[in-house]
Amino acid sequence: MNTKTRKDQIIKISAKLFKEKGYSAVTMRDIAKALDIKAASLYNHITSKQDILKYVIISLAEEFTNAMNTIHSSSESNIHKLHQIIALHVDIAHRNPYEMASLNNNWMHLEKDVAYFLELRESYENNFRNIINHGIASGELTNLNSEVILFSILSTLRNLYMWIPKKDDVNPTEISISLSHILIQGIIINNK
Amino acid sequence: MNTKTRKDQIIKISAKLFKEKGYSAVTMRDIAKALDIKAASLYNHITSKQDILKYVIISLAEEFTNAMNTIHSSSESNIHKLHQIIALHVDIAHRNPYEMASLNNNWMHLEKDVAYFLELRESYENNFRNIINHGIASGELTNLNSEVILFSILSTLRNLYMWIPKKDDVNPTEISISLSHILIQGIIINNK
DNA sequence: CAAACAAACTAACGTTTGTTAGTTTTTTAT
DNA sequence: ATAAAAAACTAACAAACGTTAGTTTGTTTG
Repeated sequence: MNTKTRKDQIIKISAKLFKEKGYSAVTMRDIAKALDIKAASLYNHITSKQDILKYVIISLAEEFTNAMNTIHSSSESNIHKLHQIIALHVDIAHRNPYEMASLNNNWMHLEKDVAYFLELRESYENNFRNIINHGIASGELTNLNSEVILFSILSTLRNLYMWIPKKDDVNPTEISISLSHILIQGIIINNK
Repeated sequence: MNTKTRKDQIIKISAKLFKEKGYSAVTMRDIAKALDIKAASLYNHITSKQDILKYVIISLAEEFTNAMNTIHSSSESNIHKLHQIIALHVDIAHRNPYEMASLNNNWMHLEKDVAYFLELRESYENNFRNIINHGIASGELTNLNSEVILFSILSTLRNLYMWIPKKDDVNPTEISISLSHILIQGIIINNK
């Protein structure tokens, strides 16, 4: 089968609506109407509204955490790891702009699964912090407040989804290069 | 009177709840319970739920736009203007962390007032863009994609509210200096 | 062709929602 | 002290919510 399942369609269109209005403001009837069916019909494919949110968020969060583990445990330089993290974010945001909105703004409505989500996020952030701290210790990065550096880069990367889909001629590789310049050049000790 | 009016209390506690769960997920009964009164009593002070959101968001948005106009029309260098913008964001986020969340994430629920909000935001962004473009033209800033520079700095500044309230010993001036280093040093042409 | 399955439907449910009306209590001002 | 104003209350509303039950329609498979 080359066509998507109905369940996939529901998750995809829901993510789009969640981005526009937020999880709580989107009703099951909104989702159904976007698919030109009745709300009750949705329940042949998913078990609840929260179930949809779970499908939107969790797999993405796992992708981030797994990729970060791989990057963190590699033997590259810390600067190179930062480049890889930026490329990772650009790639995922480019492929999943709608889902990224829920990952950022609607995770608190996961209820039962919020603890697992926070575990994933904490693991991700700890690895990120670790790379920055090692970069400072090794002299690759300037000795500025590492928490501010982490926050600054992470803020930019987490907001990529708001910006990437605007230009449809967007080239992820180009963006990744520009962003790396802007985000990293500023924290590399300049030896010119 | 040195104590706040009931209306101010409602707006303040609402902003706090809006930050935690989002505008749509917060009910009038939630707001009332946080003030230890009944939901109907709220209507002695405000005219609707949307009215509360309006009070939370619009005055802040106007403060940003007005301050940006002042900065933009000054005769300082473009680099200095960027420093001022960063200090502005740190100051406002430090004083209004809860309100900033609604400004970023709940503005689409302003309904009738959303057009006015978008006008304010567009004015703000255009001035910001202008400063960056002039900075590039005058040789103060590196000739990287100005949209990516704008997006990157703005993302960090807009997310300050998520991070500033965590440390209560926070010194706005120190944060402003650290941030300026990280955000600007990277886009200043380095003449060392 | 018929049985089995998938996916839509109608109708309705019990809650929760924002809000209004009317009343009582509390505070303020004369 | 009393009148006026402010701010709380109870009770209820119509609409919208997520979800369930039972049924019908359309497709796939032996």
